Amino acid sequence: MSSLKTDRIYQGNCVEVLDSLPAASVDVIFADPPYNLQLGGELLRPNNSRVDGVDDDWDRFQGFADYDDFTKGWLTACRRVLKDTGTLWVIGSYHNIFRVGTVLQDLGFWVLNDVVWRKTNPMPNFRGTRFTNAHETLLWCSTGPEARYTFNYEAMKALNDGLQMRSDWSLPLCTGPERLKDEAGRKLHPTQKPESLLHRVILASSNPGDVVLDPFLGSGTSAAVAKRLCRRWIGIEQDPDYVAAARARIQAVRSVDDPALCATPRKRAEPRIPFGTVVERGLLAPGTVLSDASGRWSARVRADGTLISADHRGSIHQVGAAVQGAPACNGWTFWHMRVEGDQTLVPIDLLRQRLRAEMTGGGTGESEAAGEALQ
Amino acid sequence: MSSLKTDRIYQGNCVEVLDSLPAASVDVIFADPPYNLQLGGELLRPNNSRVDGVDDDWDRFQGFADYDDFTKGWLTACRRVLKDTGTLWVIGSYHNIFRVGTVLQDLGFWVLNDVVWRKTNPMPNFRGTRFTNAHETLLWCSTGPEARYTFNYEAMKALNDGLQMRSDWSLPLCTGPERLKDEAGRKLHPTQKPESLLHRVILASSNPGDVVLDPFLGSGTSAAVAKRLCRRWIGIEQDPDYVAAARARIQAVRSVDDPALCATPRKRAEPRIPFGTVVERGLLAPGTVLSDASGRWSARVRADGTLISADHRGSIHQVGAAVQGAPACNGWTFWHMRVEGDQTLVPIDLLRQRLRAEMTGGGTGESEAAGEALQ
DNA sequence: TACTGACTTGAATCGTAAC
DNA sequence: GGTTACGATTCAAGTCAGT
Repeated sequence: MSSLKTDRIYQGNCVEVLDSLPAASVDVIFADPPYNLQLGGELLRPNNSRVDGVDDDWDRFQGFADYDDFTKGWLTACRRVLKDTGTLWVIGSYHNIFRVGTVLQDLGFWVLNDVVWRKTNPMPNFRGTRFTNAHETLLWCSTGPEARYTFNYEAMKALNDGLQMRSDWSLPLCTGPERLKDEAGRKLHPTQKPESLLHRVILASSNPGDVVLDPFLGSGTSAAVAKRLCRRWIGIEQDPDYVAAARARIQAVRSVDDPALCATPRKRAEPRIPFGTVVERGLLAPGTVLSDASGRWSARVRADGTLISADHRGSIHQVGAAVQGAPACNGWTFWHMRVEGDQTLVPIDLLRQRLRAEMTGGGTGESEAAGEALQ
Repeated sequence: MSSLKTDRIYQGNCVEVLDSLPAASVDVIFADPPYNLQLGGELLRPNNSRVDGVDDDWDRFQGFADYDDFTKGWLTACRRVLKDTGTLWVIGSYHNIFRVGTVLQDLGFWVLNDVVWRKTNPMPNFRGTRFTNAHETLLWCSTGPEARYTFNYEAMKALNDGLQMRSDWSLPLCTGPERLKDEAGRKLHPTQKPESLLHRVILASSNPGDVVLDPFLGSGTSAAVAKRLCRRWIGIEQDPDYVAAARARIQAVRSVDDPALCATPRKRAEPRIPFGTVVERGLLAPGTVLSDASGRWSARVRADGTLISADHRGSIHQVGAAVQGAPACNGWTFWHMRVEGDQTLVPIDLLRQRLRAEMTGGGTGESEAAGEALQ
């Protein structure tokens, strides 16, 4: 059996590359396969601008049977390289996710959760013909009903401010500076996923040093996040342009300097923001040093949204209380960060306020949000 | 062909009952089928206990294959009784929804949306082994890619405080007084759905007087809500105890006294008014100059109800599109006229509203007043 | 510098009555 | 049944120019 080479992109057909890798050598597979969209003609917005739909060659299939064969092929190859203790994630929409789920189950994979990525800023339905398609679905599977697997329950609970992480995740689309652009300033890849999504996926189901494989690497989001979180990674991608862009992107990523920070603790009226969300959304990098206003105590940020100080570990509130020897502490106002190019310390509550502003800015499109706005 | 009898529960096997009903007679089907592997004896072979199976792979395959057959059976029967313009809803979880979705698509149903029911109060995952399973999935399908169907867009938008209704719905579980109890105070049915969920389903996809059928009626939620919303209804249920409980429950429901309160009028359904009628009726004199809201473009009204601008001639829509160089244009809202004794520009749509108010007799008073103000 | 407003964009299965 | 023409339809974020 050959040894596995990690931290590299293989250019080529994913089944062929997978078949060339040693069996049972990968801990987590994250797959974002073509969705088999079946778009009609062009679609115009009410302002007559054209919607840039996905019409790439890689998303053309003859029909469901063709797509099922394709799915069976790459899932079978994935199963071989996956350790018995490994897990598999697949993301998709209603166009393909039922096909994928059925094939998965037929191949013996065991669904642990279906997770809903609830988009905070989806594209509307311009013609008023259906419900706004505002989510995508991730399937998370083990290799069988009896298989052991990695689930960092405490990390997920901490990331959700002490409440169990649910099967629905509200996260924004990948836009702004995070979105890779080509020389002409157009989006490089039509379906680039947000890093916050992969942050949660990888943190939940792997440990530092584990191997994360992506058979449809695309713009390289999964590998970039895996590298930052001190996991080993393997990407497979057919398109040379995507490979080149992903290589450059991943190259620029710095791993969190201490892997321990990447492994694995409420207010009422206002929407509660877990501190983990601040980290996940990239407003504060794991490893960042926080201190209190006087600079007497300090602690470092971990990827799951907990803090670690010289003697204590836990939520921003727990560590804040512990270092002071106090019974309780509001970590949001106790802990401060240093502003770039400035010596002043500002409370991390500013970051929470920024996220709250986003949430309440225009409503989330659900009546629940409307209810909150009334309070 | 026999005529359809509505507003009643049929006790029996759902496929047999469905096969006894006339074809193409139902507008909406809502189905809450068994969630796989916990089915009655007729679906699992007696010697194939899932837990103690001799061969896991074989057992699992048999389990899914049987479930797929079961699904194919009732969905085929549903397709026959459903009108071509009808739609089908199925609710499920990750245990069965991929099987259902695949069978649906293979039978030619066309998925319009997958809707996520996000539970505001889900049961936690007590063992901390997975994400809290906090949602269920509904599939909404038409009978084919070209089929027309009912979607009350405006009603859904109104229900969501003026924003398009999204594909994720946050609603609480059925608890409290709404939950049916037996004599001993235990819950009568293990999976009773909340009425709020059915309210949204039925309001979205049917009109007063339409026939709503539920092949797995259970505690009768769908029929109860259908009756309240002035729809006709049909329920099919095998278990005599559930039938009795559902009959009593539905009997106690009072329909909304005015069916008009259970429908939101569609803009598309309003009577079409040719622009020529506006001229013909003297609401706008030939030769009148119209302009867009900004005053950038202008055109003159001809006696035949067409417009003529410097370079273009045709309908209000055609000239509006042509002057802008746009692919399409709604002339009613694009073109404006000057109000006498005032410098403000108002859209000519006001004139159409005035004619429509005349046609419907009383009108709302609002549009009539608006029309009078123009004189 | 901060704010405003116009413009752009995102995995999209996106119309239908009348002739 | 095919063709024509009406005329209905968008939310959250990010970017950028102008004040």
